[in-house]
Amino acid sequence: MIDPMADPTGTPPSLRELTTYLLSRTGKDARTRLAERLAADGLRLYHHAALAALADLGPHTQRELAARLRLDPSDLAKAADLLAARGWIDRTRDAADRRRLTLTLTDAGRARLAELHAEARAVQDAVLAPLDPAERAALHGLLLRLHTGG
Amino acid sequence: MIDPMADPTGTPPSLRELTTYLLSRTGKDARTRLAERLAADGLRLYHHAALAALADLGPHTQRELAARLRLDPSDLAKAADLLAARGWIDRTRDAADRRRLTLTLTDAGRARLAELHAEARAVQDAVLAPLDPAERAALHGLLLRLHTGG
DNA sequence: CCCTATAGTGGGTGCCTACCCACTATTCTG
DNA sequence: CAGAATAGTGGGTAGGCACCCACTATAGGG
Repeated sequence: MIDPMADPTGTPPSLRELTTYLLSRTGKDARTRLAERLAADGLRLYHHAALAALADLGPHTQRELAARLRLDPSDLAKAADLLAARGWIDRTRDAADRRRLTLTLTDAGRARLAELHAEARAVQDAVLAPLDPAERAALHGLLLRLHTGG
Repeated sequence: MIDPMADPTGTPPSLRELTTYLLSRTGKDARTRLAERLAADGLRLYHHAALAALADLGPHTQRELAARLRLDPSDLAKAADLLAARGWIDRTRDAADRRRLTLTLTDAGRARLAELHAEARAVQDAVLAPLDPAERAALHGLLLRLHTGG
């Protein structure tokens, strides 16, 4: 019989030895923390991602953006509704192909994106608090290899 | 206008620069891969976690196990139903406190757990494929610090 | 011009997670 | 021993996510 007071919330050692377990748990923690902040403004993580994509890579059609963010085109349309309603993106009908809607970041969108990035950095600082700058850089490099290579 | 063929699924650079973004994305990938494998047998990740906790740390009451795995006691009861139905755990009424049910891993449960660990390792090998053993160890150490320190 | 394909959209489904409450059985406290 | 607290359980709820279909509008190929 274990002592419930010793470590009532401790992770089983055999799970703690799985890198993928730690990866999914810490990742979920980070995700949840940011999601909670964004939820205060009715936003989801993919709204942030959409604004970031438009800022980094320029205007996209909805289908392009959906493909980039790995979202269903139908779901992205709903996300774009919100972003347009808040004045953060312009949705303009493509003159050459009138089926297409081109999404462009507005100045207001760029400003809001800067705030969202600041929130993301705040969460990141909290999550990575146990690591010093060199360790953070090492972690980032390793994760980047997993992200692009896997 | 971007060229849709250049990198239609590429992550926006400003997100790729966020360690927490990479953490949550790679973590979710790992989680999803294992979850899919377990789902083939009607299992969820917490079934694996429950068996691992019982194997590593000995018998628990349901409430202890729920606290350890951060699950709602009511949800853990349902999970325990399944594990008991498959013969992987014994649920015995505590003689001293007849409200309590003590969960104990059976031999069959231990055998199934070994299989589940093998599946988890297979997923891990796939996810960590881009890294060499030293890098994997470094990643594990860093994540462990985040997990225990955060 | 007809037929097929594509872009966007509205509406819906199913799964998972995380809750939460009510209820019974049992134990503990004063 | 009466009342409060606790363990487990059955049932329900709500949000997020991923997906899917039907439909309209538009474009492109033969």
